[in-house]
Amino acid sequence: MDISEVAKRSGVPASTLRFYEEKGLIRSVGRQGLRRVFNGNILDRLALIALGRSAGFSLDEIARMLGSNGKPDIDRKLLISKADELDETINNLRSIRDGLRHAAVCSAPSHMECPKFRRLLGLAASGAISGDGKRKLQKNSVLAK
Amino acid sequence: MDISEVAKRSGVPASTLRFYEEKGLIRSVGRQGLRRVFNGNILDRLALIALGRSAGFSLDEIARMLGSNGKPDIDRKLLISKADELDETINNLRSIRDGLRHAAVCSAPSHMECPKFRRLLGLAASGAISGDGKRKLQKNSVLAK
DNA sequence: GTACTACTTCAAGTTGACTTGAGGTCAAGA
DNA sequence: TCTTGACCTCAAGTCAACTTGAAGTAGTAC
Repeated sequence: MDISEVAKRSGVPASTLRFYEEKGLIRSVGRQGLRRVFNGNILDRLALIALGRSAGFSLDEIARMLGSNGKPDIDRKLLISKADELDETINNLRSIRDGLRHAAVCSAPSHMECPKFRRLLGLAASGAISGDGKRKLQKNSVLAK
Repeated sequence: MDISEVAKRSGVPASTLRFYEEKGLIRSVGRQGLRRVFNGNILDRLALIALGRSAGFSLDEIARMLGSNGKPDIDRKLLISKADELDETINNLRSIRDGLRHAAVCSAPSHMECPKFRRLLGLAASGAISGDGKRKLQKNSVLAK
């Protein structure tokens, strides 16, 4: 497969494929002239990368997990701790979601007067104290359900 | 309150407060000499901003919602649609979490041979097709539970 | 009156994950 | 043979949300 075939089949732009190769996330099996040649494995590999990204791993983390060898050799402990992190994230998001939903229907004259909303605010404020710790996550990823 | 007082009480660095002011997210009530003076409301406002960030709103979106007036005038429809988005995100994260957890205990010789893991991969791959749509979310925000 | 400290402005730098652009190469079709 | 189009490399640009640094000022302590 050439790069555009991989791009078409995976949905990952060619520029991103080159970028991933440069980062060591993927490898081409060789060249035909200038052109990269990939084999079918690349699609699994890309799926694995997409999965990792969805789970909140950085590209560097993913590169470490997938290793330079062909097959992924994923550390099970790491998986579990990531799953635990996801649990925490999910809980955060659920309370925020509930707060939003409540705020949307709350009859208090202004959100600021609603006790539930103020409680949520208090939580958010205390959350703000913990400095860093931002993660990207994919929206609209077809993973839902 | 001066800026360092606000910083201490809110946990938001002074540089960030200046940045937020420049962006129109917050306002100081005046100056003493050069120095900004804030009143107590600022803490609510910052909590609101933190909440918005946790929910996945961008600073621009938050600025629009909070408006230039003092009190937040939040569009209830927008809240609901954000809550719906959060539901989707939560579902995504749950399936990923379950997949990770399964992969961690799965007895298949390699994850690549495990049907459940491969199914998850397939989902991730199809998710990768939807181009953009990344969001930051706060980790370790005290919001959990 | 001078030193110190905490503030000020403004511009530029940082991070992660890419994308874009300029300029070059190569195989195939007219 | 010449042109076209798809690929190539490498450097630079983009975006959001900040942070950092340099250079200046104002109020307080001695």
